[in-house]
Amino acid sequence: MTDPDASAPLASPPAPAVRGRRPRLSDVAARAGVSAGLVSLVLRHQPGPSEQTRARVFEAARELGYRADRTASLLARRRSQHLGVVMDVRNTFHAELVAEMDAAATRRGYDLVLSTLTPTRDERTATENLLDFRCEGLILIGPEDRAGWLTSLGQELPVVSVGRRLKSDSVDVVRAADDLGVAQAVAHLANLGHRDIAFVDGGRGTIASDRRRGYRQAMRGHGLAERIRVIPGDHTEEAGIRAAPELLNSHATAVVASNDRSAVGLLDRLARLGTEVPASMSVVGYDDSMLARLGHVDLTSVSQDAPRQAEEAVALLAERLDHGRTEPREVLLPPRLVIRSTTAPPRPISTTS
Amino acid sequence: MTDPDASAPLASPPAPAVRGRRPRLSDVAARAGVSAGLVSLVLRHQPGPSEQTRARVFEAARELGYRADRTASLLARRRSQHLGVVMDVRNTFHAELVAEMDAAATRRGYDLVLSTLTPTRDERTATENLLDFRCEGLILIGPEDRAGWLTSLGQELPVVSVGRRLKSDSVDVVRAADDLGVAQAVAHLANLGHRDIAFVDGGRGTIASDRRRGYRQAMRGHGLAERIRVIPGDHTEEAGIRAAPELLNSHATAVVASNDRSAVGLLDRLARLGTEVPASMSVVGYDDSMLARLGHVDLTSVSQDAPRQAEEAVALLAERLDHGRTEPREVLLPPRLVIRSTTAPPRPISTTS
DNA sequence: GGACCGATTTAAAGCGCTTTAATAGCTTCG
DNA sequence: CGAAGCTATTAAAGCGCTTTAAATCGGTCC
Repeated sequence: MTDPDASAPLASPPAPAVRGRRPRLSDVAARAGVSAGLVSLVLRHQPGPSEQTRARVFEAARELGYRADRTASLLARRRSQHLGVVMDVRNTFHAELVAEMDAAATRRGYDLVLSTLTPTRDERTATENLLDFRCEGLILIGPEDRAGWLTSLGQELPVVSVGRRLKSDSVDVVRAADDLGVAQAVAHLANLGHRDIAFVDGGRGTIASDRRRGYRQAMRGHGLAERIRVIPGDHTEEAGIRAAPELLNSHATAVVASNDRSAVGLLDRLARLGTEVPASMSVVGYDDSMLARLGHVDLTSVSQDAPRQAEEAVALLAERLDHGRTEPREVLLPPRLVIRSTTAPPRPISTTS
Repeated sequence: MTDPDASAPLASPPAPAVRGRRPRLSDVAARAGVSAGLVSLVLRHQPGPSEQTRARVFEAARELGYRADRTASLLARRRSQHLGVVMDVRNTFHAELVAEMDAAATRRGYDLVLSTLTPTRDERTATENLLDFRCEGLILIGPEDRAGWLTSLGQELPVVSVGRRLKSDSVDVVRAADDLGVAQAVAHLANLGHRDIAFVDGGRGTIASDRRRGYRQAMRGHGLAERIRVIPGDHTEEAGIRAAPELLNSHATAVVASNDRSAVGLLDRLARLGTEVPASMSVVGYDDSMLARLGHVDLTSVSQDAPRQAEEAVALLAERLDHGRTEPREVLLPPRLVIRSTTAPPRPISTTS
């Protein structure tokens, strides 16, 4: 009497509706003997429906193996609760950020939609793809945006740039204070007793120049202005390999590399040249990448604190979307030095071996 | 006369409709002076509309900065043209696969929707997320699926497992023939003149045992059955580091490691122990990962051919979706040995140095 | 006994796009 | 000259869900 509907097969309890198409909201409604609107309310845990109705609806939904069609929900709902992320899936640091962002988004009731850069899909295409999905806000990891279109995009919806400085009055930014990070590395080495601390440069580029500047300032801060020594390089292993001989020719007892890859190249060449690390040379990298963490590398490095950057990026979007903030913000995070086994006090005899 | 609609502001040509909500199909239709259906046809390059109409519609769309709402399209269209991919965004091999899949999918007119595994989102949750997006087919990279629910999922829509064997009569599989890969490595070493070729094991697990088996078979195939030597280990750097001493104690002049990480640990320890590679010991890894390709590692390794795997995975889905295949298929790809600088003929004097 | 209320429930109007059946013009043909 | 046959275009019916206004139903109150 309560369920005169005989159309549903008497399948075993948890059996999904195998026959025909996937069940719709109206199927659940029919089965529970209520209207579609009510089912919608119940399944989204909205207030209103009576306790008895809730039970009936849940039961019916379970029996049918009902699963809401997100596409339809999105279309009908005002908000999509989607945040888009543009990333390079092949970049391990991006990957780490995304994993954390996902958690942060979920915590706030948002869902992440990923769009990755590929040889055939540039930043702009990837971004537009996300817009097609009705994302309410966008996070771009290390965006290049030479053309400045990000700014105009920022006027249409909340946009956050992660990891890269950006002059724009509409885009929020989250990044690590690279100069501070290098300063920490220098301070660590200075505290160990090093005075001749060299730097393997990262070439031109926003990030590299921030780090170089950080090195210079830190050295001056420690009264080591005259011992500043910047060895040319870039952000590849090759750079570190090339830098090794020049490094050994200098008086340096310690070195900070502009990134981990360069530091690893350096370590490798030093080993081949018979220089012991950290006994004869302390080495600090930058990025705290997987590379640095590899057991046999175990490189002291500066961490960019991906979890925190991810959290802040999502928080910035949430602020705009949920609390109506409109003026742009920039979040500068302090990097953190992770001390591993490539740094130690200099040899007692300060003359190079 | 052709355009009596004055509602559109006389904005500069490429100016997007900043005022108010984003333009809809009907806005374009009104502006072009045609019906919405026609606009839909034109923008999707469907046959029917006249040349003149096409021009008018494109013009109007451009002026308004129109961008189709994908959500609505999906709902209205029968097919979503979406393929879902479950991956671990932190795994570099997965990343590589995804990048290639994206290209392959695009080529066939499909779009990829990514769902990543995170600490708070397991394989099952990630998969269901994709279903919500109306994906027509699913690709799971290295799925664990202990519970066997993949099989039942495979009965509802096309599913492909990449990289992992799977006994199921509904799920397609793409993977590399690991035993063959190891065989190639052994053959390469044997051709160089090595006879005592050891193997650093990868522990238990489907993949590791395939490789171990491949090693044993290959050695027998080369008449080296008595020289088979499997050194215990797993798929981490640590394993390689631990294996080094035992390796040196054996008569081995060459070694194949079950994966690159283990090979890299091995290389590192060998270097510290003063063993020259490849002069005194040839080393082959497996996976041809970024690690192997790093300039200073330059490890001879077996490539799993990510591009090909990606291509095949997408092709399998396309076969089912576009050509109605229903019986399951398994694609076994031949791995490819990538020779780099860690392998060479053994020392002329065959007695261990 | 009729107006009035609060708690539930329902019918119906979209969300923005696709698709199908039907219409309107024009040519061509018997 | 009317029937046929085209082609270009349109009106309208969804896609599956959300949401709003209206309807229902017991009770209450005076």
